[in-house]
Amino acid sequence: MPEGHTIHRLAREHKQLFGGEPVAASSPQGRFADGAVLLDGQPLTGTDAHGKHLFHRYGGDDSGGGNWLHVHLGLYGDFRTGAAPVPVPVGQIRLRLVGERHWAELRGPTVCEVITDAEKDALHARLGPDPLRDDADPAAAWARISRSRTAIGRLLMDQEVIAGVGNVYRAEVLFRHGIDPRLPGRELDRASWQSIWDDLVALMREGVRVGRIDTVRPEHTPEAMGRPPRVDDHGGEVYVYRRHGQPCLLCGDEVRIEVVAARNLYWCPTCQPA
DNA sequence: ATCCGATGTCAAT
DNA sequence: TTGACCTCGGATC
Repeated sequence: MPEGHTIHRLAREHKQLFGGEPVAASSPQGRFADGAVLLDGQPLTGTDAHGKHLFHRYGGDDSGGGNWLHVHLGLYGDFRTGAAPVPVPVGQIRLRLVGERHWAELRGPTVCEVITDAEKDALHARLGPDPLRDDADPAAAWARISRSRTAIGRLLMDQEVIAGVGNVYRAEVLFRHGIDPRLPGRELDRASWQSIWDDLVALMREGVRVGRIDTVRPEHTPEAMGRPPRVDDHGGEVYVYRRHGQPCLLCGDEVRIEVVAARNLYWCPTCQPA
């Protein structure tokens, strides 16, 4: 279940499992049959990630060329990998990759397509800075945020402003900095923005490392506070995400929920005052 | 067996 | 702002 850390983790894993090898590509489901033909038998020569977009390069070399596989998992997409032998296909498998020792299966992506270098460049140009990329320029995000009347809780979800942040990181980073999600971007001060960005870099790197989203500071963990550990689908410890109606871990006030741009937003009105 | 929700995005209104 | 889309798994009947 994908925010940016998941995608970067996949890019790293896929390079490790298939890099340099010829890969058999197929579409058991059939919806990516034409694309799979273009990739089938080509060596995986590189992987990349920007925000929630994943790329594999087949053929070509460091100077370019070849084809790029572009995948966006969307809300339900799922990439699974395993060691040989390849399992019998179950369910709707858009793309199956089989290397010498490993396989990967892609289900339910919003995007699965083959694109050129130029099309990939255009995609990068459209996306905002990604806290997980070395080439990220947080000033580009600040330029947008500092001029916008839009609420910061919305801006953080806008992939053209900042790439890779999803609903969990949005809610959690705002909580960690005590910022009301409804605060207009232009009313956020520069120091707060810098600390949010630095925090996202650290949180998301940790997310790539451990494969889940943990945002609770050591002094606030269930162990440290004598509470039972929290179990949730995303597998990590969080302050407010999906904790609406429950007491805030820090102040005890009730965590709020509100639908913003068709997504559930969670925050503590006391820790994140207007 | 059926319903519902989910860490996302886009087109249409 | 709303609905559509993609698919799976957990909750509910």
